Amino acid sequence: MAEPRPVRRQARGERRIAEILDAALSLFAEVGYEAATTNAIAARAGISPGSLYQFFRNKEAIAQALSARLVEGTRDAHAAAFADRPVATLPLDELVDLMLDPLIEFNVSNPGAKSLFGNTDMPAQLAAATRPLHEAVTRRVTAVVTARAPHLSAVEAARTATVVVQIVKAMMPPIVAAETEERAALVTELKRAIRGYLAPLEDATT
Amino acid sequence: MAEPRPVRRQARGERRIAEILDAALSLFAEVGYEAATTNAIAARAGISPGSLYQFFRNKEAIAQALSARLVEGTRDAHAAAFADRPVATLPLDELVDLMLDPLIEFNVSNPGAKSLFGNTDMPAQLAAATRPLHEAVTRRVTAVVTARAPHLSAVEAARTATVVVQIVKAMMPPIVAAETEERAALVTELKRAIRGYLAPLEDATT
DNA sequence: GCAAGATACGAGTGATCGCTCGCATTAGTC
DNA sequence: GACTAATGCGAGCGATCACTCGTATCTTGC
Repeated sequence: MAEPRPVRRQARGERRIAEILDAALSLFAEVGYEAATTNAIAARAGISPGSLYQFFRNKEAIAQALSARLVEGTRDAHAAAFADRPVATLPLDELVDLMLDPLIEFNVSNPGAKSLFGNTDMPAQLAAATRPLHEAVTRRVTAVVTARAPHLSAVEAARTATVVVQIVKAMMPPIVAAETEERAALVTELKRAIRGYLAPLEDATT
Repeated sequence: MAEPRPVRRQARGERRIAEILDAALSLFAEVGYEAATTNAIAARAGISPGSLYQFFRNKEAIAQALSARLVEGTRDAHAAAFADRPVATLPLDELVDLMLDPLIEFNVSNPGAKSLFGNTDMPAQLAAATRPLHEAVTRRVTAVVTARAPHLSAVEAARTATVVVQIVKAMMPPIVAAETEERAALVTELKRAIRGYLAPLEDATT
């Protein structure tokens, strides 16, 4: 179980790694994880199979690194949205904008992301890699719900957050796939749906 | 391209086919389409690999037959719900119950169904097999939306239906996975979300 | 009861794919 | 410029898997 001796990456190597991940992401998005052969990934990255394995122990490591890259992007986009905002007192529609806009933007500019998350054709261990992200997002939403609807029990707040997250996740593929005009309309509808779901909870401060 | 000569199935054969489909569904649900080997499917069905190919031309044919079986079930469940009901005038909450309850029941009693639909690890041709179902459901929902909110344009009604279908689809996995008590709570939340989304459209009969 | 065909078997075949290995080339360090 | 390590190559190995084939056993129709 000896660690496989660290490697001092050169700038060239870092570039290669990025190229491999780009190639892998686009291939995964096109044909899925299983059908994407490592030789095809290497070919798309413009290198030989041997070179690919210079940088990744195996196929799963590629997916893991890719997953990490996307998780990081999503987390950053989401975290930035919440930084130093009075989430408890903001008008609901502004809050919804704040939560969704960065997420939507990230997914639109990374069209392959959705094809990695939520697909069951990858090793279980890998699917697990995205769970921390999912949990972190849900936790954050739970906190917001709790702050705005304090009369909810912890279980109820968590459930509410789950519903919100699921709805957002579900609308992402059509939003990403749509042309800009229809996309805007779908985003509007998504926000309306979220507001329609959350508004009654906040009014119920009897 | 000669048709591969029809076979006069015996009762035994029909039983075997059903057993194979059961085995395939559970395996697909556990490990995904690609990872489910045909030998493993045969083993789980209690037959030899050779026998499996007595009934199915190839692996994809198994998935296709399975898909057909599930599509039929879903369609029936959905169609039955709408039979001879005044969908245009029914109170919204009753309508939502009418639309969702049969679908939820079917998915709960066929836990593998969701793992087949909406997974991209199967041949494109196969994923296409579930599209007619998806379209049929969306069309039906569009019709209901149009009937209840006539002020919407065709495009708007279709968009609304898309959102409703996506939300329902998204909530199905958590609902299926949950224990009975939490499941009931999630169903309640789902219905609340749908009502919250649809209600404003109906009020807007200015 | 007998032929025809449906069902059953399971070792084996050909193709695919993840990954390796031996070796060549390039970049970094002194 | 010389030494070391990183990067690069691509033919091919070993394992896996969808599927076949020769053969044996049941079921059905007459």
